[in-house]
Order: sequence, then structure tokens, then C-alpha cells
Amino acid sequence: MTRAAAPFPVADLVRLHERVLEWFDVAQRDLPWRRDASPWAVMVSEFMLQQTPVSRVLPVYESWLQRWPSPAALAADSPGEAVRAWGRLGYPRRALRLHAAAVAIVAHHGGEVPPALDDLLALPGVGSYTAAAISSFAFAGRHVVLDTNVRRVFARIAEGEQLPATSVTSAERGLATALLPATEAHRWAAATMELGALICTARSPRCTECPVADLCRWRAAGYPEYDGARRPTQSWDGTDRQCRGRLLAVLRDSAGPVAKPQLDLVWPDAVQRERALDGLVADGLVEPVGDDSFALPG
DNA sequence: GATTCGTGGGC
DNA sequence: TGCCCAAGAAT
Repeated sequence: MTRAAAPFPVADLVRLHERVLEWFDVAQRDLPWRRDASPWAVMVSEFMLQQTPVSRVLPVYESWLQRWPSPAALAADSPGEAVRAWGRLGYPRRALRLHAAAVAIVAHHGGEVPPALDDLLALPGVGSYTAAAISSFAFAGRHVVLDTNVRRVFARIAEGEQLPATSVTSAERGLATALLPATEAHRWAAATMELGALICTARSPRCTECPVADLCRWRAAGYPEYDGARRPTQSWDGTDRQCRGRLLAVLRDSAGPVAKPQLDLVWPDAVQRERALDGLVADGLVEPVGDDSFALPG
């Protein structure tokens, strides 16, 4: 049970807002989803950016919106085409969920991305972060936007700790709420995310370039190292995830169904291979075709 | 809460 | 060179 950090004096809070927002004005990256993007474009970017770096998202984002410029356009195509276009972004279930979300938007919201947090949260693949982000960035809504960047920035500046806890606590959400400015909350959200992405980075923070270094409690405390529990490092070699990735890659790169013997070539362990393939089918990423073939979902 | 779920780049 | 990390969600 860690005691909540003392709140910022009002004067410091005002400085914090001013400096971060001013810094954002001059330092923010020129990203396509910030250039007068439609709500749908913002939504697509948020799905793709879940656990995925900007540099890898950019090309897929561009081609995706060119092909499917609206929820209706995506909904009219097959989920398998969404999975194929997702390419090697990773976590391909996101492609499936984005497609399902597009279908739901057409069915329940007249084909327009809804601005309300509740409506967004009800969409597949949209959790607390993504709902707040879409409502903030596409509709200038006022919400607490807690992504990995913002959590790290607040942990350092306000709590004096190197890194936030493994999962979001109610105290942390309370802190973020207390820090939310009365106006320009959507810009505050984008600015704090950008500060975390460019300056207050996980590994080698650029504190000399930080606009609020003098307000930072982690810095004032002498940069103590994080002592809490870490997310367990995920293994890769030999895992089901690696196997799933290989199987799906074969199907993505094939125009039509693939015979099972062809799939068998990419993974030596038959037991694990079957389990992974069953899992892909259960997830709706793959569907059986005929007796002995598999394809992306039609 | 703890796990599962891809992929690739940086240090 | 391995390890850590990247705009999380669902179960």
C-alpha cells in the first residue's frame, strides 16, 4: 500500500500545464492521424498503435485508409482481407476486432464513429485507453487518457518513481484526473503522451530537454530505481505465439486456401502445431476449407 | 490480478 | 547478443 503522493500546489500545476502544452506546440511529431484526420482515421490509428511503435504503423495505416476510407467500406469487405492487410503489425486479432467494430458502427451508429465514451467502449477491441483516446483526439472530448507513456510521465513527475505499477490502480486514475486541466484536456492528453514518447522515455530519458524537469519528483529524489514487480518478460522461441505467427503468415501470403501439408512445413512439433491451428480457428483468424485446407476467414 | 496474444527495433 | 520495450484488450 503506497501512500498517494502529495498533490501539486496550484501554482506548480499551472506551470505543468503551460510548459507541457507549449512544448507540445513546437516539438510534436507530424503524424498523419493528427493532420485533420477523420474519426475513423483516428480510430484506425489507435487500433494499430496498441502495443506497436509508430514507425511500423505508418505504412499500414496509409494503405489501410486508402483501401477502406470509412467504417462502411471495411465492413463491406471480409474479415480475412482485414487480417491480410494487417500484414506483420502483430496481434492480428486487432484486425479482426477493427473489422467487427466497423460492422457494429454501421449497424448501430449509422456508419459514423460515435463520440461518446460508452458507445466506444462497447465496440470490440476498444478498452478504456482506446475509447478515451478516440473521444479525445477525434472529438476533442475531455477524458483521462492513460497509456503507457502517460502512466510513466505521471509516475515520475508526480509520484517520484521511475515506472508505474504493472496495472492501473484507482489511485493512479485519481491522480490523472486531478492533473487533467479544465480546458484543452484533449491537447493535454496528446501532449503528455508525446512527452513520454520523445523525452520521458522508458530507458534513457532526455531530462535535459524536458520542459518540466524542475517540477519532476523523480528527478528531485535523485532518480531512484524502480523496485516493484515487472511485467514478466515474454519468451518467444518455441512458443505457441511463434507457431501461430508462422501459420498465419503462410495464409496471409497465399491468395487462396492452403492445404494442410503445406502448413505442416512451418512447425516441427505436430502437437503444438495442431493446438496453435485450433487456436487460430477458435479465434476466427483462420477457417477450415473442405477436408484438408485452411484459409483466412471469408 | 495474472496470462495470453505478434513482431521487430534499439541499446 | 540477448533483453526490453512499443498509443492494450480480453479473459
